[in-house]
Formats: sequence, structure tokens, C-alpha cells
Amino acid sequence: MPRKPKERASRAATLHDVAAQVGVSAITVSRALNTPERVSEAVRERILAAVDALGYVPNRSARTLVSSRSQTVVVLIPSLSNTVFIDTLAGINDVLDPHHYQILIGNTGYDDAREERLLRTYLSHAPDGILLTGLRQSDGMRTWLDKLHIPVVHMMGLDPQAQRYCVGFSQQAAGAALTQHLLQRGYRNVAFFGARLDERVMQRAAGYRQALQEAGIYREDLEWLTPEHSGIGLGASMIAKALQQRPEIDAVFCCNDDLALGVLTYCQRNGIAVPQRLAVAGFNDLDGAAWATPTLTTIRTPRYDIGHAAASMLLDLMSGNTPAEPMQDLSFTLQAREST
Amino acid sequence: MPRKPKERASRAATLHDVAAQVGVSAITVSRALNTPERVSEAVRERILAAVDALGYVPNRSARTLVSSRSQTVVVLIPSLSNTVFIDTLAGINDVLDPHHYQILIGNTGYDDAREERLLRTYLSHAPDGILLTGLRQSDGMRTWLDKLHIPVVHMMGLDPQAQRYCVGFSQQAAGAALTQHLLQRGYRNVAFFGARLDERVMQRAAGYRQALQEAGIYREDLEWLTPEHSGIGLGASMIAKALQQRPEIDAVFCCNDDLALGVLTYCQRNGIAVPQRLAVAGFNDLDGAAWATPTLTTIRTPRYDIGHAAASMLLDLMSGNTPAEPMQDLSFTLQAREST
DNA sequence: GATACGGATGTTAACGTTAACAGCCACCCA
DNA sequence: TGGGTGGCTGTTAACGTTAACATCCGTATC
Repeated sequence: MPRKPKERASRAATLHDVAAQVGVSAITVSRALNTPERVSEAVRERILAAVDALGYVPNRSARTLVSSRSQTVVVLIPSLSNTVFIDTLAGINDVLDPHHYQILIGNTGYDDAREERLLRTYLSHAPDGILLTGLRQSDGMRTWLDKLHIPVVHMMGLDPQAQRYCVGFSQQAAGAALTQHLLQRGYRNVAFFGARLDERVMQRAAGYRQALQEAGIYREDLEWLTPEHSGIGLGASMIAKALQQRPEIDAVFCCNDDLALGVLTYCQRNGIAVPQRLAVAGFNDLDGAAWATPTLTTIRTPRYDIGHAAASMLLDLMSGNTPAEPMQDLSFTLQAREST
Repeated sequence: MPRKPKERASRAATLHDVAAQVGVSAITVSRALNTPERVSEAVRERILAAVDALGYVPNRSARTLVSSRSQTVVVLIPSLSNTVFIDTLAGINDVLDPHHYQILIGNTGYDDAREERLLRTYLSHAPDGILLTGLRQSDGMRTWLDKLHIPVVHMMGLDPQAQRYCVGFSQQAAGAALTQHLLQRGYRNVAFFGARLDERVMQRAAGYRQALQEAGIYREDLEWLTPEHSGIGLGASMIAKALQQRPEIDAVFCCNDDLALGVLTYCQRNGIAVPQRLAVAGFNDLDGAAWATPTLTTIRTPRYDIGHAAASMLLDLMSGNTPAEPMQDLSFTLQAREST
């Protein structure tokens, strides 16, 4: 014998409840809500009234199950406390919300293993599409995703082999451009401060090295890299240590604005003249950069646009189209300010 | 005649696929994954191998549908770009993740109508519990939620009538405490800068008024309130305007740290001595407050703990318990620093 | 050696919705 | 007046999973 009917004190109203109240069949209620033009106006109005009265909310699980379309997109980002990714999310949301896609945000914490675990969990929602940050995902994950035939677009970076859909800009080119700017300004002992050391930071570092090597003045001992989480305090302590170990440095390229603001704070408190004694540059152009004293030279990154374009591309893929351009380079802008 | 079987080129593996490969029934596979101790070791191992080989991912919709438990919690917050709520989310996540609850984040954008719309959408996921920011939700929404019997916990504020589950602190008491601090320091013409004007900002303003009225020196014309979005730039422009209109002000209570940092920046650039000519105080104690020049006096808010405690309370409610204390006041701390 | 017990596995139905097709009926046109 | 047309509504089954029993079989018990 099958299980007993539930004896819940109360349960959420279903299509059948609404249908019973109005005196029609469930499918008619479904149509009244999803394809109103296929239901006569009189019936539709009575249905909508009943829906309101009963507080009916459609059950997404049932719909997903039967229609095999979840209207859901999974977005994995490394951090929620980094404005960069929040801005990206805003771009994504602005594209997907009008199309009634639900966004499931996964926070990987810059941890590859956790990213894989998260993705696996989120796949159980049967998403219609996936947005990933970076291109570092393991081969295992790749073949696994391929098996499921769910469209995937990568954000922030570019695929050197152009084999995956991606929207971003060359972190390395940006790193090189900022370094060249410092060289043009006459600085010769340019340090690099890197924290967290994720994919993007290492690419910026590569750009820094490339620029200095081309100028023939690259020195390995002017790089300070730490896996610690970035922050203003960390920037301050890094510059303190760096100036002690290598007093000859006359410029610092910080892998992000937080570190750079910490460096500026330290300089201000210790009477180090910026940009005369020390030039300081950051990366991302966060809100604080233009308001620091002195104002901070940095790279403006098109993060909102990346989210927007990536979501648009995903939308395209989800409707079965093949985007004309599988790789979109949205570039970056050098914001030269007082600190250099 | 019913619909034709689908002719998908490929589909995600199901329990039946795994079962067929191993030569057992679907329910055994289900048990091997959910209650492994109820399946013999030999069979379990073969099942896990097949799961791996086929890349099987359980279908959450089907599970939710049949078990009427979605293992999902909806969290509505006003903004993703405000560190306060991100910290709260971290606390929530740290509690719910170990219990394998999925978190659905909804961003209301400080908009009550949007909040109601979002909630309705998210209810279609049949969440097991809901976390809301603030207590401002409309009566309509309340009765509606009551009807569904889904546990709800409110965060950040306290319910004066103690009729709802909530975890937070008294924004008004915090506002009063900070204002009293300024009075103790000898300031007499204390201005209030408010932006965005959400529930919490208005409560802080109420605390500010209360403290000044008690001291008998409240002046309505020292309040600058704007619905604009908060930010460093806004703080700078507000202080410029305020000093022009009411040069006698000798202290500013900013409704959040962003505005206060803007005020500090303006003072620094215009040679206004802080705290001699003008005292500046913020609210929240964000990362930047301790690194500003001068360091910023502010209220440290227990936002991580609020998320943590609210999620714990919700967990309790979701397992059918009644929390001993339906209202948790986590209080706040005054961080007196150089700027006052 | 019959009986009870319990661990392992299976069978059936149900969750709430929508796809696919099947009526039904009013209306129009020849 | 008969046949076709089109708008509206209904019937049935299916999506993938789990709850609730049912069954089987080996082992312990007296």
C-alpha cells in the first residue's frame, strides 16, 4: 500500500485548490497565469481573484521538473566583500532579471576546491546556464560541465586558446600598462605588492614583470607576494617592511586599491612624500581611489560591463544561439592621478 | 494520448540510470546517497562508482517536490555593496552551510515594493525559512507570510512590540549614545547627516534628536537628510553645503562611515582641523574607519553576530522548536577615536 | 525444526506542474 | 444544412525523487 495522505494542519495552496474554488481545471489556472491570452477574460479574472484570495504561489520545483527548464542561472564569484564582483553581479542582474531568470550566487572564497564543491551542489538546481569567474577551473570540472550541456561563460579573464566563452580583459596587459606608466614618469625601482595571489593578481604580476624586463630593469627582489587576504592594514604593513628591506624603491604597484590605500595611509602618517619620494598605484578604481589623499592612480576595470556582457552572451547561448564572438575583450583604462 | 517521450540528444543522468547500471532499484541508489548505513557496503561501493562514472547529480526539484522540504533559506538584504550586509551574510552562511541549507540571496535595493515582489518570487522556491532585514515589512506581507507557516526571523532591528522573531540592536540607542559622546566632548552644535533614509538611518536620527532634546539644545536646522545613495563623494558635498549654510556647527554625526570619510576628506583638503574645529563621527566601523586620517570615531555594530544568531534562531524554528528568547539584543560598542 | 527477528532491497504511489493532444461549441460560409 | 474553423477548456501522463509499506532471506532462539 502506498503512503498515507499527509495530514498537514495546512499547506500552501496549489493550482488544484485555485481550480476547485473557481470551478475549472488546474490546467486552465496554469494557463491563466502563464499564457493569459489563451484563457477567456471572464474566467481569467475569476482565477486571478482566487489566486489572490488563497495566496497561491506557484511551485517552482514542480515546474522545473516537468518542463526541464529551471529559469535559473548559477554565478560563482570568489568573494562578496570585494566590490569588483558586486559590480559584476549588478551587471548580470540587470540583464537576467528582465528575462525572469533567478540568480543563484555562490561564493567560492578564492578556493578552487570549494568552487568545485559549490558547483556540484548548485548543479542540483538544474541551472539553465552558468557564469564562472576566471578560467582556472580544473579539467575534471570542464569535462564534467561538458557532459551536462549547460552553457558556461567565463568572466574577468580571457582564454588564450579561445576555446571557451569568455568576457573580460587582459589582466596582464593592464599590469604592463600601469608599470609602463610608472616608468614613463621616471621611476626606476618599481616594487610590486601582491596579496591573495589569485589568478588575476598573478596575471597582473606577469604584466609588471614583462614591462620591467622589456625595460631591462626587472628585479625579483622588489616583489612582495603574500597569500593573505587583502586589506588596508595589509598594505600599510607591506610598505613598512618593503621600505625597511629595500629603501631604494621609489614606486609601488599594488595589485588592488585596498593595498594602495594602506600604502598611502602609511606614507601620510610617516611623512613620506607621495609621489615625490614614492609613487603609488592601485588597481580597479574603487570608490575610495578618487577620494584618497593624494588621489590614487589606478586601472579602471569594466566590471559592470563584464557582468552585463557575460550575462547577455549566456542569454544568447541559453536560447540556443551561437554568439558571433566567443571571446569579448572589454579592455581597461589607465586613471593617472596625483599619486604618481 | 499523452505527450511523446522526449528526444533529447542527451540528458542528465538520473537515479534510474545509475540503478540500471548497477543492477539495483532506484530507491537503493537513493538510500546509498542519503542514508548510506541502510545499504550494504558492497552495493554502496558499486553505486558510488557508477554515480561518479555517470556524473550523476541529484535533482533538487524532484526531491523538494516529494519531500516538501527544500533545504533552502531565503535572505533578503537591502544592498550587496554595503559591507554591513555582506558581513551579516557571512554569519548566516557560517551557520547554515554546515546544515546543508542553500541560501537564496535577494537584493531589495532599499525598496519596499521591490522587497515584496522579490519575496513573492522567492516563495516559489518553497523555502524552509526566511531572513528579512528590518521590521518595516507591510502588514499585507505579514499576513501573507503567516498564512504559509514559514519561519521568519528579522535582522538588524528590534520589534518594539516583541511580536516577531528578531536579532539586532537598538539603532536609536546607538544614535543617542554617539550623540551623547559628542556632547560629553563639549560639542554643542551637532549636525546630523543622513543619506538613503532607510529604517535604520531614521532610527539613528531619532536617537540623535532624543539626546539633543534631553540636553535642551536640539535644532531642526542642523539636520541634513537626503534620499540619495550614500558614498564618500556625497559626504564631501554635504559638509561643504552644511558649513556654508550653518558655519556654527562644530560636530557632525554621519549616519554611516562612508559619509564620514567623505567629510574627513573634505576637511583635510580644505584645512579644517579635525577634531578641533569640527568633530566627525560615523556609524558601523568599517575597515576604513580605523585607517582614516584622523582615525574615525564610530559605532561598532555586531553585524556578523547578528547574521549568526539570526540563522541559529531560524534553524531552531525550522526544526519545530520555539526559541527561548524571541528577541535578541546584541548591542553595539562606541569606538572613540581621534576624529572626536 | 518451527518461529521470530531484522537487515537489505524492492514496489507503488504521490508530490505540483505542464506538454500534448482531445474534445466541445459557437460561428461562418457555401 | 453540412462541414469546417478556431477559441476555449479538459484529460492524461510524465518529470525524478522519496515515503510507506512489502518482501525476501539468513540467522538466532527455544
